Amino acid sequence: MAVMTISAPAGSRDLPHPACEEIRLEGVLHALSDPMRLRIVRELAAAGGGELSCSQFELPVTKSTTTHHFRVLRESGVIRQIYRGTAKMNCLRGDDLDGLFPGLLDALLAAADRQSRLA
Amino acid sequence: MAVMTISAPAGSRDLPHPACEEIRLEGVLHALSDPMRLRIVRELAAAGGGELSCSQFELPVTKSTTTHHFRVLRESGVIRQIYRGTAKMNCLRGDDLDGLFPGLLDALLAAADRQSRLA
DNA sequence: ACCGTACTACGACGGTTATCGTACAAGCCG
DNA sequence: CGGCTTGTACGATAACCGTCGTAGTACGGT
Repeated sequence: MAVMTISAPAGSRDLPHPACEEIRLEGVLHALSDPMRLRIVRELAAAGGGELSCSQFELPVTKSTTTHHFRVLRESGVIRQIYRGTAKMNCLRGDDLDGLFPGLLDALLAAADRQSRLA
Repeated sequence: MAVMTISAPAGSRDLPHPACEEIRLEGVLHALSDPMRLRIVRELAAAGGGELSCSQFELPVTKSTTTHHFRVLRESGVIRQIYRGTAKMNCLRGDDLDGLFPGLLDALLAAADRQSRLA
């Protein structure tokens, strides 16, 4: 333990996020191709860019699995996560994604909305 | 052998395609999250909706693997495949996808274009 | 009939993934 | 301090996926 990276000061609990230029379209699509993760992203979008803690999502899986999905979303560049006390807050990287792939996130969210409305 | 399904007349070699209402967004995203398949779809789009045979794609994988990827694309509803002689022709289901998820395919193709231009 | 081209089917192999359970750590609050 | 809430780490497991090779089918041309 106690091994820390350069950018992580002593007491911090910062999480690694990919820089914009490291975000790959394939990774984003893979992250969003899982029903549970797509659901998370939709709830996050419905929150209007606000922050939601992991525990506010009522997912039909265990906590370990939830942690896993949030990590996949973060590592693919879809969401940003920061600790706030004991809670871990999540928000969509809407601006970053829109800068990289203009219109894509909106199209994806619209597609997901439409599918959930008609199916 | 010689067992044939109801909808497949004797000499035909029709391939099963999902109906529009069976196409799932998650499936489309999963299909497109593989670099090889994304590449296929981009080439197909570049062909302007025309038909391309499987062998016209110069992919760095074996033929078996190519067959596999085309099947995933067909079964997820992204492409339509028909036999024409010994060749199997492929085309994007652009209209179907646009009817289901308006603007999504364009946004995805634009995103892939942009990524390949900048990376 | 034969051959060549185009594609498929099947089995195998190695890697990844989604899921769980248990045990643990970090922060808040009484 | 001690407990509560929140989330993590790790291992296990079963399923899935991308890839290959070999053997085979379907069609068209000579």
